[in-house]
Amino acid sequence: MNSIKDILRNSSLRPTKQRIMIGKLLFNDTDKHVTAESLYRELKASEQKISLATVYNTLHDFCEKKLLKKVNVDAEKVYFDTNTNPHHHFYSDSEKLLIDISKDKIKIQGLPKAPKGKKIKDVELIAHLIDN
Amino acid sequence: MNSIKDILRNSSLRPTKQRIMIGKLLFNDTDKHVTAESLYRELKASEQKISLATVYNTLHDFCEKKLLKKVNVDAEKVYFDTNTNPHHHFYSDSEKLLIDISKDKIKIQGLPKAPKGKKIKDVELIAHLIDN
DNA sequence: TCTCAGTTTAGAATTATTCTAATCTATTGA
DNA sequence: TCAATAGATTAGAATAATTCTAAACTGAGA
Repeated sequence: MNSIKDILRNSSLRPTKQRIMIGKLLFNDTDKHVTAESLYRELKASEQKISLATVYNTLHDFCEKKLLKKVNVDAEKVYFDTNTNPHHHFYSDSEKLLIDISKDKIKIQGLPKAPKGKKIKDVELIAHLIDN
Repeated sequence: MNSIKDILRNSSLRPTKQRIMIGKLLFNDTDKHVTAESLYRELKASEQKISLATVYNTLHDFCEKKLLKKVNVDAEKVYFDTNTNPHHHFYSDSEKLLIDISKDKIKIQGLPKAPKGKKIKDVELIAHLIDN
């Protein structure tokens, strides 16, 4: 009845020690935004032994299996979002903080047709915030 | 009558050799999208001596002075866009290519109010393309 | 249970970016 | 005009982010 193991198996990822550690941190909570570095710190804080490279590998594996969604806000950092539904984001640069905006709230009109031979896979909208 | 020098001086940037080299590549053409690396290669190809660090510094200086616009499409690369008008982008992942979409074409409705104490500085929309 | 062909991990390597000491330059005042 | 100086600029060195790859592990089949 370990649901993290089930999640992994359903995505044909072997339920290894490392993936379970990471899965617990990500999927027992809802709508979390992490970076490889932040997750690595969280793991180290709870005395779990894992390498940063494995954290990167695992996050990318999870993305490939659609368990996570990659968000590029800022060059310095890639975020991984446990909310994989299509949605958009606010981003506070000063706090380095992402906030989800549910997609059905937002209507985008007038998007041109994709160039010949291409189609639109996905529209990503980021509203950058400043303090006022 | 060197307009690059004028551009620089108008932005209170000293018209140094390095900035003029870069300015020529960027502003004599229209609507160019470059990365630090691509620009550095272009400079080296034309036998110009400059360091990659200077290219980075200069691109960031130009951004601060609103001569360029930073676009974060992909974690691996930051693009700099000579079109500084508010606008959006198509991005072809396979070709690593940015295409401008003029802002007045697009209407975004339903954007929630910014959280307390913040306001929206800027909305960035990237439509990711795939081959079909 | 044992083998072996993937799969996974994590140290090492690489790549992207930033830092900072040395250099350069514009301005001021003699 | 020229020297001094404060601040701006450059680029080598350092750091940070990410990927690569060889070794370790694991699970399916015999």
